[in-house]
Amino acid sequence: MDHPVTPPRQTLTPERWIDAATELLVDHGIDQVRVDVLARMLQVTRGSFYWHFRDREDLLRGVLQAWRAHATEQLTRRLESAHEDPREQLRDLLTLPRRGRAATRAARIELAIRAWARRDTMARAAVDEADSTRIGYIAQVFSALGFGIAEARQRAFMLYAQLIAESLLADHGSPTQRQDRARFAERLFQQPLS
Amino acid sequence: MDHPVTPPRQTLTPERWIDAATELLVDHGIDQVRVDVLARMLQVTRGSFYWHFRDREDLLRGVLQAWRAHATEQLTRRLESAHEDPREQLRDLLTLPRRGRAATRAARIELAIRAWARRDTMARAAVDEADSTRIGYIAQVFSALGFGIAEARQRAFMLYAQLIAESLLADHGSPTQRQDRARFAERLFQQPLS
DNA sequence: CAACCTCCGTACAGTTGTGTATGGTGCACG
DNA sequence: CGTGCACCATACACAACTGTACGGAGGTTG
Repeated sequence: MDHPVTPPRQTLTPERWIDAATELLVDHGIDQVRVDVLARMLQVTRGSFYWHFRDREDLLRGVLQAWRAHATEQLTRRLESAHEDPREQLRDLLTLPRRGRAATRAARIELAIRAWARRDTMARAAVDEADSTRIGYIAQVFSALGFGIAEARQRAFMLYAQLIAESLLADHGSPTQRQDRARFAERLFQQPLS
Repeated sequence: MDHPVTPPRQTLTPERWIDAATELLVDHGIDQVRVDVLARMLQVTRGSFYWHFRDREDLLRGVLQAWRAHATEQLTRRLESAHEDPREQLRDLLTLPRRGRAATRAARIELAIRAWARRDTMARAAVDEADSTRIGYIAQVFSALGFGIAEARQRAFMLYAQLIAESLLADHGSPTQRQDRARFAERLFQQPLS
């Protein structure tokens, strides 16, 4: 019973709604993610929406779920290349905010979800989970650099904080300044305490 | 039919409205700062609001203005004690997130405004100004510690990023862990590069 | 004490958003 | 070829929020 592959079929999918909702979330915040606005964006009426989703909150769950899937996928991809030189992985992490439009967009999505998480339990749970697993990964890198487990976690938190803040204070400084900052941070984070 | 109401009938001030609006902003985001909700909070009707303010945006300007005043006041207070030992000032900065409820509340307000600033020009201007002046101040501290002007600014940005992220990732780790992080950061930020 | 002025209540009009009920259209399938 | 289902349009009821017009109580002042 193979389904018709829905070729150039113009019918919408839940993913289309979720993508549009994510775009609205990034640009105008979670409160502006509204059904009628999305319908106008997708050139349909709200009747379509209430066929694909039970209600507005159902859509928001989908947005969060899509982000979680994307975030964990990014992390597992990173874990698979854990055989590399830890120094290389550090540099890789710190240049991450400046790697193409995809990374920039992902950062903006994450900021919007983080703002959302400040007053939504569901969103906060997702963000907390992502934070923990990522910091755990970064701590592994510092462990591979020879730091003890406690210090590795402290450095990991600081590096992660640096990444978050770098995207939050996005338009701060010229590109060369930001690159200098990354290089400086790379050296400082590897620096042992005297 | 005289109503025996009119309890402690105290006339409201714009500041009362602004405080209530700030509270709403922190807990539910800028879009939920609405006139009728505020009126219910203050036990009056919206007729009072439209006497004190021209419209809703007028109130939001007031919220932002109040925050700017508070932020610059905090900074100037800090600048007045610039004669202290720079090491002491560093420690002072890093323990700032854990100094009482007032600091915590200020941090939450700032996060809410920062989320607001992502889609409001007026708010963004205020946040950018605060960021610049604060980073400038922190850079002065690192200069006093003997670092060159370029490196002082880089370290200042990193320290500031640390402060921002610490409040953003607020509930991360136990109090003792957070204190350890602060102590660790204090040493690392003073550490010269080999 | 009466004529204010300040501050708030009341009433109205208009807009915008949600969710539901129901009808309509194209494409699969027997 | 028409029957059924997936997908969307239309229409309605309802709630929430904004801003304006105006009226009223209370304290203040000449």
